[in-house]
Amino acid sequence: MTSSRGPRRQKVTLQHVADAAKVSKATASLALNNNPRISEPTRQRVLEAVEALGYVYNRHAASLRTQRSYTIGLIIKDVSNPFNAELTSGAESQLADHDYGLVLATTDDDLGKQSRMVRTMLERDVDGLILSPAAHTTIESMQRWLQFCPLVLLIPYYPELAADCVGMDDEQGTRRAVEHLIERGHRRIAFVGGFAAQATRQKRLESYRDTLQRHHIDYDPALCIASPVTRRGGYDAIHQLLSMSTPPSAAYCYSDVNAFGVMLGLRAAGLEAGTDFAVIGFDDVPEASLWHPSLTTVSADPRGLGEKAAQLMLRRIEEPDLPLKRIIMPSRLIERDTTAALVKLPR
Amino acid sequence: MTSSRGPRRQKVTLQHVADAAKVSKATASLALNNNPRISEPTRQRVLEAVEALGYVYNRHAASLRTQRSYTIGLIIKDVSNPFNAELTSGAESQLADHDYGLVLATTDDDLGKQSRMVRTMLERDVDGLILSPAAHTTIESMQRWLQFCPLVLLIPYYPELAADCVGMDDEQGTRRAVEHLIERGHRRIAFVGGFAAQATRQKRLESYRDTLQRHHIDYDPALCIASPVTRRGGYDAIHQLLSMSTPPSAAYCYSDVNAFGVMLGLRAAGLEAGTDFAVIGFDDVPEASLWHPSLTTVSADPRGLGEKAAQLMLRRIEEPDLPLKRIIMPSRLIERDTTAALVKLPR
DNA sequence: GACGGCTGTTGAATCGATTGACTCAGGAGG
DNA sequence: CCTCCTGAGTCAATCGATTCAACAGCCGTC
Repeated sequence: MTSSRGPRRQKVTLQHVADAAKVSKATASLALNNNPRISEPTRQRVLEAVEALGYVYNRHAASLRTQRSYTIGLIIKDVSNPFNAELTSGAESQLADHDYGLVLATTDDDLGKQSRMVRTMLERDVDGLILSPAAHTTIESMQRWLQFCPLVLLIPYYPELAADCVGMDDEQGTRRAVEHLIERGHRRIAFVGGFAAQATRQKRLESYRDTLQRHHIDYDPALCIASPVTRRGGYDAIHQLLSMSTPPSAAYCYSDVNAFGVMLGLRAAGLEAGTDFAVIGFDDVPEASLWHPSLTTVSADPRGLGEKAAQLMLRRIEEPDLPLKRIIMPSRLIERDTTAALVKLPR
Repeated sequence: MTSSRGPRRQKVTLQHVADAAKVSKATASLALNNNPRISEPTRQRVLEAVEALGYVYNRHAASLRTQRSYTIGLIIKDVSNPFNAELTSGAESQLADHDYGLVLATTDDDLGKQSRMVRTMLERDVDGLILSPAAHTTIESMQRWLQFCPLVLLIPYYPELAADCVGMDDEQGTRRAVEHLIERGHRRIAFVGGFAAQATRQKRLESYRDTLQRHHIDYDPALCIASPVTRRGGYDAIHQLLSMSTPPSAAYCYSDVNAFGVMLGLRAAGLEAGTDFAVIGFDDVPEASLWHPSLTTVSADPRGLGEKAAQLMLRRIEEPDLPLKRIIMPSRLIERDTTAALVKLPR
């Protein structure tokens, strides 16, 4: 046994099937597509021939002719992030249910890689592209892609672009989170994680400011720390915050992983989340409920998001001229232990 | 703005490029493929035409002719499991680096869905298939698939099959884990999680028995609990184990998620992992280091596994007649808090 | 000036399925 | 008897790129 190559059988084509069934290639094709012009006995003969010869349909050949590949491209920043893994899973299962294939590509949030990946998708003639745009992606480039195939965006903040989209309700989720902290007595509330270029973060930051304002609390830019969306980012941020002359008593984090970093940083500083300092995350990844103490967070249903995105895409392909749809998925606050205590008033 | 469909531009083909560059279609094709027979000035004219017209290469058309799709299929059970997400990420980045596309499909560990997914992959004429076979997958079916394209298996336990494969060193990882427990004084060591049909589990169970034997400890089947690979599975298993007349003092778990379940179950029973009972997992998912207490586990480098699988596939495509390669990735024990204490001798 | 050897380019067949136009046999209607 | 229709199939063009064989110049040689 020296090679993994089996006895590579030479390809069986529709012509062979047709010959075996003693019909023309055209008839064989029509029979396989359940065209009513083909009589039942003939169709059966064709199906038997398919079975007997082990015929495998060639979708490339068909795509060439029909201009439909039954393939959707999904471009995200990174699959290994659990949020995106769930999203991918949701999209994949939805597409598979409708006999569509999924081509996956990741960008590492890099514009250059993103445009290369979009290109290979277009070369593969995908019927649609579900995209979580990298930071700094321009409207113009997306406009260009839109000329080639429909686009579903995983961010709801491009009103200028004529594309369907689906995303979280960042505004409402943030408001709930911040109000929850305010109700518990907090006045100095930090905003931790993410980078300014991220549209989602901008939305949340805006909502954070609005909510503070509505409750007559001054916005302090020094409490807003940008950082990578990693545990390390949260860890470093809380370190910086705790060394301020008047440090915050609570942190609202851009993502659960940032929140985990904050919790680790608190512990390193001899503080415990929930009793000494309040922490709220965003996403509700599975670990959020399992940490000790468990993390209060805004739930984001990533799987549902992936499913919705796929559904939007299928709908668009089916009916290209339907009006645009921008779906905002509701978010809700999951109250757990990291916001259990009321604030200790310093007096 | 009523539709997401842009002004769908009509397709630019190689013929248009050729016309614009005032050469034949053949020349244009050769120029784009950097064929040395085409002179530099001509190549430049072609490239300019490509740029000017916004030409997009059509890989389907090319595949039809060349019988190479530059696409690899990846079939796993479930992307949302962090182990598989990491694996997928590794494979994807490796393939992207070599200009291959990745088609992803999941089986939910269901044989029927698996064969449907393999079929759509073959219809898409993938150049190779990376497969993590569902439970009960027969050698015969894989043999059949092997006639259509090369296969790389994500399980190293099919010596009968002429396919490359890559997997963890379950044998060594298990031995290290069990010996670690024995060194800490444990004599009754449970084996928790997974189902008998899983080849990987069989391997680990076998190694577990061998290791016990080598240390003159009797194997007790009552200590081996099969369960789903979920937290719930671990939770139920530990409950069952603790109710035995002579319960174990340690558990070696099939997977980290099972281990987390065990830890939750211990807590529910008023015990704490690490001090009252030792726990070891397998995989070293990110959460393992973050739980409290942190989980001792066997590290499995899923991303490396995905990368290796992709590399094996690319190698095979490049050189179909190379000898088979079966790679066993080394595993190592990550000692953390859940095995911190020495066993309390009951006397 | 006929011939051979290069270089660079092109014509045309090809990959495998789809599909609009067409054929053909048999029957209904006038 | 002729026309028209219908149902069941078939012909042949087509999708967009690849590639082999052929070919047109052009130069140098004998």
